[in-house]
Amino acid sequence: MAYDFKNIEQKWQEYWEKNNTFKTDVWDFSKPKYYALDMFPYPSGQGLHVGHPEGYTATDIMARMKRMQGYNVLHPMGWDAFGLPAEQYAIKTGNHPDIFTRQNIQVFKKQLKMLGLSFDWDKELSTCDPEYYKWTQWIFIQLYKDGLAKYIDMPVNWCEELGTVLANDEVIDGKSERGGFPVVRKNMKQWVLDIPSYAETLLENLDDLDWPESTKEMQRNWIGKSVGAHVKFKVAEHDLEFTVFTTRCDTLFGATYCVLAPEHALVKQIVTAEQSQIVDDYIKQCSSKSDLERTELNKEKTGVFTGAYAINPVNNKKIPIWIADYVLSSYGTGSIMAVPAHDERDYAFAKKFGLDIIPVLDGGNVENEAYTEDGLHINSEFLNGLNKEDAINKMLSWLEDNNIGTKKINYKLREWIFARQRYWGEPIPIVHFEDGMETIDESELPLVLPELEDYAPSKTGASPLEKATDWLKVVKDGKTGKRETSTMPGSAASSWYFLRYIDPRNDKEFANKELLEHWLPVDLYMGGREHAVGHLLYSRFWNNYLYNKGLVPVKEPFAKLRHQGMILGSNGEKMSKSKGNVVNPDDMVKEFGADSLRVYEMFMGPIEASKPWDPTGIEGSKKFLERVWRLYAESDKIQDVEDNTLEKIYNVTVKKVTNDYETMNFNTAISQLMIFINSAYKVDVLPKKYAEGFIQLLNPVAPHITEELWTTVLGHNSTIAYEKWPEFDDSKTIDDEIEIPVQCNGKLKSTIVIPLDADEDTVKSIVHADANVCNSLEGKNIVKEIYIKNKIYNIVVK
RNA sequence: GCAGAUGUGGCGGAACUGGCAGACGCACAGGACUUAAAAUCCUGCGGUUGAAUAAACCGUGCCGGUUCGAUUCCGGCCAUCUGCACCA
Repeated sequence: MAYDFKNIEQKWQEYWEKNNTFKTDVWDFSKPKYYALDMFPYPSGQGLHVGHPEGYTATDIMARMKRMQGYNVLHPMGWDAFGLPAEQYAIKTGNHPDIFTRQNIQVFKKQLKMLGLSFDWDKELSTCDPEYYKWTQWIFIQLYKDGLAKYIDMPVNWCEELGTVLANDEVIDGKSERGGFPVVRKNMKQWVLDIPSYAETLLENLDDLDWPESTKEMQRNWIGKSVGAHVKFKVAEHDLEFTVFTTRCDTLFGATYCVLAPEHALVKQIVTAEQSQIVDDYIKQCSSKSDLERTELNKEKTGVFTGAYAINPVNNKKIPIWIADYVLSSYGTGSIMAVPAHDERDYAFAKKFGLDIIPVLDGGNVENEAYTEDGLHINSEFLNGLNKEDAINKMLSWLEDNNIGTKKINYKLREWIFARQRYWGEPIPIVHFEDGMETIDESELPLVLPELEDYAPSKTGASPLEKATDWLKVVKDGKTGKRETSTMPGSAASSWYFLRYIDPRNDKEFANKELLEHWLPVDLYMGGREHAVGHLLYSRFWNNYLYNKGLVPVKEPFAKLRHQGMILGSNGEKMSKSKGNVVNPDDMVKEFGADSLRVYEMFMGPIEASKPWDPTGIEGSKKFLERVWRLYAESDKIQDVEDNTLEKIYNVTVKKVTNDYETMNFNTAISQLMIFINSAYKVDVLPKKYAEGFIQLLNPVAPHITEELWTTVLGHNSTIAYEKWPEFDDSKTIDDEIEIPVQCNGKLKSTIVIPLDADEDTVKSIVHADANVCNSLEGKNIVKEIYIKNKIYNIVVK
């Protein structure tokens, strides 16, 4: 009876579905809980790629092992279903994005089921379902009422081709993340969420999370905290002043000019008549530059003199005020004091325009370059001779005493632009009346997305929803209002879906509080690195907000996070259609079976590493499963007898595989499973208790073949999924005698067999009786002998 | 430029807390089985010298250090990948 993976896999997938094997009773608090979560996919028209099964198999292994270890496991899956591609497809074909999305979901779901993933499909959710986005809108209303959702006039990333604004993390090198279209800056009335007010919390909480260090570091950089000071500068011959942000207020004596961002409000008031034309031209030139051009041109600094002067508050010197686009209006105060002696950017600018350079730190030579290292202060009156830290403190108190400045913390993290001028997203539950705006009443939720004939965005920035005339108009208390026509960004729904899985059909609240108490936080969250700062920061923000409101029991939603590495083409390059190196998981399942695909993807290497696809590798994994099959189904080695031949290797295998699964080292776990099978092939008898234990260990990786062998060959009458996880006896994992290496001067000369935990004298006598050792010692003087218990014996000779 | 990560056979990778480098798999080679091939089972497989299953030397990106002993720790380089990028 050969290994017929097609029938076996189909049979067990039907069994699991029919018997609700993986359905989780979330109200069963009698067992400890384990919440294993995958980042839900965007159901694109392309279907799954081979990267999906990698992460999904990893969480599935954890979920399956934890079930056998007696945990109540929540392992859900759903759909991140709103988004641009569905809408663009709709525009192109004239189909409704909803229909397109539903079709894609069916394809995805079928593909996932073919992989044998143990999801509880009763918990399935789709973010474009009104029953779901009702609560996305509800959370938005809370954010609005708490002043965290705001409608403000601000410069935004405008993408004309897509007809919408984009968040900062959706813009890559001045182009849109989706489509690669140019993005320009433009002032618009915008919905934003005040994520900067959570900057400090989001930063502090990072320390305690079991997340990859690189991801935490990326979030820290994105939040971009910097501690410095605000310093006020008076404008000479005007009754005006402006504030700069600096991290080095101690270098104030070296400030020889100031720079305002071209957009700075003060520019028009201080510019002199003779500089007026040139300043106007420069501002115009800057505003027409796209982000891309600004990035490309960032090496050569540009700027113009306003004709006005500021007063340096420490020495009352007049210093010129320039405008330049190397100063960003969006960061700090949009104006700086320039210390060219000790800042490379200011130095380059000062050299180009012939501005003064005054060193205030000892060391370096400002004739050649800016000196950015530390040094004792010079040319700085009351700071002279001080180091950096002391000088900053002294200057800060001086500034505060004289009411000129104050300590200030700045963050790079900016407001989360929370509206898209697009159709396929959650309508924002706001109505604009002549005398102001209001949220809709919570009883009216969900505010359902209206049907439209034409979804196309407009180049002017008007949302497609402007065309839904009946839907737009709202009459309340005799007032006529108009609905907000922007929709929410894709990252809205994904910022809280992990909460909804816990209680997905609740129509009274977004999730039952008692259930949230029990199930949070997520114990393992698996997903791609590309979400390191977008989704993973936004969802932390929402969760922290809900926590502060007492609606969620934990500050941080994801206790442990891991990223699956990228699977590259067999040539080591990124998979892409144009390179013709794309591997389709469906084809792999058809040809080799889901179990082989799972085993191979877990065996390729560490889960977090990116690694190339080896077409012969999956064949090897299939051969391994066939080898297991032959041993169990086609040999008579399995016998219900006592036999200790495999005792040690079995106990070692249970120990190593259990530990490796726990630490997610799946590649080495599988290699140990292979070692066990190789050993079993070499003996005459495989005792049934070991045969059963091995099948359980293999089950999380290869669920179908193991279910089949468990029932047919091993004679059980129901699923293996909840059988108690095998145990090992640690004392059986080591022999009474062990082999250790003997070295001379660190070079291996021999190996000897010694009794476990033997004392040094015993070992020494064994070493000196060894022929190889004696040969090596011939004619040499022993300087020293070192024995590390049960590890190694080293002889130092001359 | 800044930050993080990585660098080990022909290839993917392994090595606990400083203790036999190369587990396991792929590829390759040889043998058994077969009329034959495939499949399967068994064996070998870092490099150089060597008839060798003797023996010696070299070997974890490069240079140096600490140590009886370094893939592992320290210092300095190089290369690749990822993210951020005029953030004052």
